[in-house]
Amino acid sequence: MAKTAITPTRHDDYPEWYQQVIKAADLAENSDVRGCMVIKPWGWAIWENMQRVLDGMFKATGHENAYFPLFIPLSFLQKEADHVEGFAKECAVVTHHRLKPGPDGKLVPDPASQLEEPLIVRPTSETIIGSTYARWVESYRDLPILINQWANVVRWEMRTRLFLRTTEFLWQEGHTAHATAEEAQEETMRMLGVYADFAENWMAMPVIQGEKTAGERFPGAVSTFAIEAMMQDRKALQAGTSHFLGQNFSKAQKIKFQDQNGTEQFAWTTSWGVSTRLVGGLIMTHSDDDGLVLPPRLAPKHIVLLPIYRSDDEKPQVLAYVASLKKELESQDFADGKVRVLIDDRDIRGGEKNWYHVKRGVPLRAEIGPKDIAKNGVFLARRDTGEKAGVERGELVATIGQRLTDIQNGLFQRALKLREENTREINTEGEFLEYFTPKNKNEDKAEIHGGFALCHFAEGPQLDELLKKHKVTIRCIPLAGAGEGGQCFLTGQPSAKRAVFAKAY
RNA sequence: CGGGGUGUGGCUCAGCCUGGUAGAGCGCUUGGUUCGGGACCAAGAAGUCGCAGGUUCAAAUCCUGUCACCCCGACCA
Repeated sequence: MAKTAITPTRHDDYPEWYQQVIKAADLAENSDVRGCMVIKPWGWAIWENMQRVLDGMFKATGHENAYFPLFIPLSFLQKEADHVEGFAKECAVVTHHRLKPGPDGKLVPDPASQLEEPLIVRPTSETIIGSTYARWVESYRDLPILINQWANVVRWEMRTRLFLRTTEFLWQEGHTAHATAEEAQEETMRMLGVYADFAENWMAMPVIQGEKTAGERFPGAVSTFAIEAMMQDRKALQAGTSHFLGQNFSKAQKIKFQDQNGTEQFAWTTSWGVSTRLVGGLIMTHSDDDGLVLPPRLAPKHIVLLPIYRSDDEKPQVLAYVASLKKELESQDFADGKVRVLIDDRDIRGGEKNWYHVKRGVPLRAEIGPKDIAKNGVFLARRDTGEKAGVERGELVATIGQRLTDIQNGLFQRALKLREENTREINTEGEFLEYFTPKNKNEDKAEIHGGFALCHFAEGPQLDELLKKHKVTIRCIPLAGAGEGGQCFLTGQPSAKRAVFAKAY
């Protein structure tokens, strides 16, 4: 039977498939507020797992959590020139603090309540946190400051997509201040490494760590680093960024300290963040035409037990068996905790119930009915490969951790293979155009083509124009690999290293 | 902000051209037969047709205005 749970398939219409997976897995939905989503319990549970693991990693690298205001005085944004330019066009602005009935009875802002200085809803918190740090820092002994905050931010984007780009989104933003440039640069790279570690070992999403080119840099940063992942439509997703801000923000916000010689110095700062976009990346990396596929280490539930009984006589026996199995499985270790088990004994049809969990991406499903109990076992199905087999109870309990690890590793390898098969070096404009041009132009919705191209390049108007025309972007200059010198594929100018070029989200 | 489109039960939509007072599928409720991979039959509940005007004996349908949302472009984690 060729029927898939998700219509359309990835092949037929990837963007629509993505939306349908989210709907089928009940992760999130559009809200009554334009561009803002409601994250539903199953989606939130995934984000919670991400938060918990990342938070542990931040603390293990010496950071503490704190919280700063949602609102930022408008003037703060202006203190860093590049920063303003980057964010001014997408700011939500608060101008009043009171409403009153207007001429037609509808509530309108009360003119008498206009704020002297408008507030913006934070699009990112460098400025407000920087100005706070300025008060905290006097001596080199006050440094470094290593703080992270979990927060929501607002960027008024023109077009939104669930998880990938929403007007309001949830993220963490780390903000650190250091006495030396070297220390701040080390911090920048350390956190990039933490993100890569998380992406690969928890999300099972292979990433390329690299530096952004000048054109793609965070507004106000000296250098920006990112992890880039390939989705199943071979487009790139920027999954996390880490910025070395130099002294740009410390000068703007006056974060000054006296060094050991009594000389006044500006601090060196960094910032780094990942967002709920990671959930989108997770979906697009692993899911298939039957819905969500979750890497076990982040799955809210590792295994769902599905009791099967025909009559009320069989019910107590089956439920008792399932309950005791749940207990045994939950005593087993996996990843950073125990095995997470769900019993689904809702009174709905077996087939429907099964599909429900397929679509939600639960790594393992175990059907347990009288026949299985007679053999003291379960009928086990693997979400990622679709394999099904009878498994003896004791064996299941003993191997559950290993089975989940196998799934986790299998997902990573599958994703890595896709990326490797769709990454190639490109040296001429002709090859470049061939690679990134859709073959069947009438159906660009269904089009999946190209991938990652590794090209020598020289930034300039000629390259900008080509990239803009074909909607290709420079993702990053990979850190890994020695990188032999060469010539720009377009202009022939000398180039030190290849960069990853791709269409992107 | 430009260009295109759509607003009709919870969801997806038909009906509009050629006005006559609202339909289908899915979902939901109830009953029955089923039940180891998305069941079937029957009976029900549920809509002031986005909003405001206008034309008309009569408006979901025609006209004007307005609001909202969607798609394409510029922006972007």
